Amino acid sequence: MTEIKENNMPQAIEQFILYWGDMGGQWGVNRSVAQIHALLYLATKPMNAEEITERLGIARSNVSNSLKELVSWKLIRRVPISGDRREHFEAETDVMEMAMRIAQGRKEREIDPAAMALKECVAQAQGDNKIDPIALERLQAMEVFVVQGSKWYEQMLSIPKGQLATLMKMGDKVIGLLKFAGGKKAK
Amino acid sequence: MTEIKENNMPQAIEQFILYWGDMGGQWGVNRSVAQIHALLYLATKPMNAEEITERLGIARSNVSNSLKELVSWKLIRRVPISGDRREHFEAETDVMEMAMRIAQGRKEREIDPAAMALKECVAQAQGDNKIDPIALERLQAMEVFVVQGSKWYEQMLSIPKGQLATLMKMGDKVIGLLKFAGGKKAK
DNA sequence: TTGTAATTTCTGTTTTTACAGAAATAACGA
DNA sequence: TCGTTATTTCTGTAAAAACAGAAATTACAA
Repeated sequence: MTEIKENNMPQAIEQFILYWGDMGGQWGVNRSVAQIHALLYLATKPMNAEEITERLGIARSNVSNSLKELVSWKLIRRVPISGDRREHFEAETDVMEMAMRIAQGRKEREIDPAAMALKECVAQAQGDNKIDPIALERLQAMEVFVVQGSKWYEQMLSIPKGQLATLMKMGDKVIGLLKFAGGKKAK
Repeated sequence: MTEIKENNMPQAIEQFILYWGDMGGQWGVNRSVAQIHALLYLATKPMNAEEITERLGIARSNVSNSLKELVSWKLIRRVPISGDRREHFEAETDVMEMAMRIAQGRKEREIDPAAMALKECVAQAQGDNKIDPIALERLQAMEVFVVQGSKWYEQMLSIPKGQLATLMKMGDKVIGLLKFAGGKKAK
């Protein structure tokens, strides 16, 4: 973990930024991006790029690129400050909303292209009489699963935040309820 | 003993391995790991490390480490071949099972440590009277969400495969059924 | 316009990660 | 035991990603 420039921020915030930055690496984004996100998430007012640069001690250019990426994920947004021509940014602070945006981003970046590539593979495999039937079967199974998973994901993301939260709180209890509600509707 | 392995693998399989390997990078694993997984997923019989090395043209040591990682994800397993003292490997071929294993692995590697770190941050923040109440609130909101998300994830993974598949097929229709079954819940 | 502040893009450096090949270790048969 | 083969660990190198600082561009005020 890299250190952060001298400052008088509370330790907990410092920790959070460092940790979140580190965590970012595990997920798809780099440290700078994640640190800036953490900083803005806890900030009580919008910040401009210069402030972020100083606060985190990273290069201005780096901040610029990272902000662009965060905006593309819709995790932060530009907010105009009257009388100040510099661009200011603030983070989405609703965690559920945040999670959904991340999920949406990952779907687009990971799942969708996977589904497309698989489709091509299967198409090619089907026109190849040299291919082992078992391998073909597996390719198809994978494709079906990814396509279906993609649809499910999309549906989940279309559910209003509040209902999704309810659904999550219910956890595995949905199963029981579905049995009750759906009853005889097997298949 | 060095006849050149005729590499007239069907194009589709070749593609799949290359693509899957590439995709692995987006997810948490490197190319070699993902390629080996793809190869074993389509293989009709268990393979040993040497075969994999030749087939993919990567270093033996690399194969060894990658296999270890795949085993740790439980995406492949060692299978003894009688009369052959070399270790052979085969992949889990049930895609749903595979997805659940990956989900489980990611939870352990990403979500759980995040929850723990957040807990520390919040604890520290609570004992700091210098901290902005809004920032504290956000830290707490994040922690609650992550902990809850973690529980939900765990519950989902405890659901039998078949039921989970049903649940996925239902998609957002669960919402409607839940309203019917459980009545509405006023916030 | 022209000057200045803000931002982005470009280029080279540093850091990190993936990987190959060698060396070491372990497993097993004789 | 020893010799052979399979496997892992170690070490250096290559490739990729993150990043800083400079240069270029853009936006705007006067």
